[in-house]
Amino acid sequence: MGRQPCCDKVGLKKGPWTAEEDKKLITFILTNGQCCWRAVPKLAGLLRCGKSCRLRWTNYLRPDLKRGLLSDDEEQMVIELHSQLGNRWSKIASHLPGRTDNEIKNHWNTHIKKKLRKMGIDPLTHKPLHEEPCLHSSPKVPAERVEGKNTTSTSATCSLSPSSSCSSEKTEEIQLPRMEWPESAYLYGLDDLDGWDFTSDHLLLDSFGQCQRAALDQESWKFELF
DNA sequence: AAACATGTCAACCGCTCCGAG
DNA sequence: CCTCGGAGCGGTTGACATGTT
Repeated sequence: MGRQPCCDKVGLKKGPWTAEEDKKLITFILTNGQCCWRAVPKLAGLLRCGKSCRLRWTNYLRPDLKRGLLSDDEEQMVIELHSQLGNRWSKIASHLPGRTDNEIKNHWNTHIKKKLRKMGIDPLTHKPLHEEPCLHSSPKVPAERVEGKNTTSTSATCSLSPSSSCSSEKTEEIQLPRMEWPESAYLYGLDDLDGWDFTSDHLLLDSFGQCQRAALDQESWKFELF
């Protein structure tokens, strides 16, 4: 029967978002919260499809996003998580507050892959690229080791740190810091927006312990709205 | 300075997942 | 159960930026 497209594309705008569109979307979401994405463009007065709006919001406009390159720690965590989860970018992103799946995916493809290859590590398997006997070999990540099934497993991880380029230590379970997504108001429907104080640091810093000032400065126009 | 190559990343496409009926 | 439709995810594209010749 064929699925209907997420939206009828007739008359819908594509391509880069303008500042005006961003403003409309931010204003709408901050006023009404994230409801049915399909309805958002219409209600917000945007000639975009709902998917596009959701993507723009989650990947770029959300106030809690960090911008800029991933830190070494974040990169390390991405590698470890990738060795466990594979290309499950959204799962990986959920361990890195302020980072989006898209951002991590891009960073993986453009930076980390190269680094690992340079180090002779296959970014897909996290095993050495060549067959030379290597202390750093890691057991292949079983396909079924996806979320909920990765509780106990042996796993070796490769590190980008200079001292330990590749660790083959058997680990009972990779111990990652419990870093859940912050319980930001927007995740719960922005019902209480009036109470938000976007101009102060407390929201961002309290939630994540991460400094968001750079982002605020970079895109100050965005936050003038708040 | 111009032309070309390479890198980066925002955004799109199409698929799967999942909840409602 | 099954079907339908919306949301979300991952792969890919393409425009722009930056580096190299």
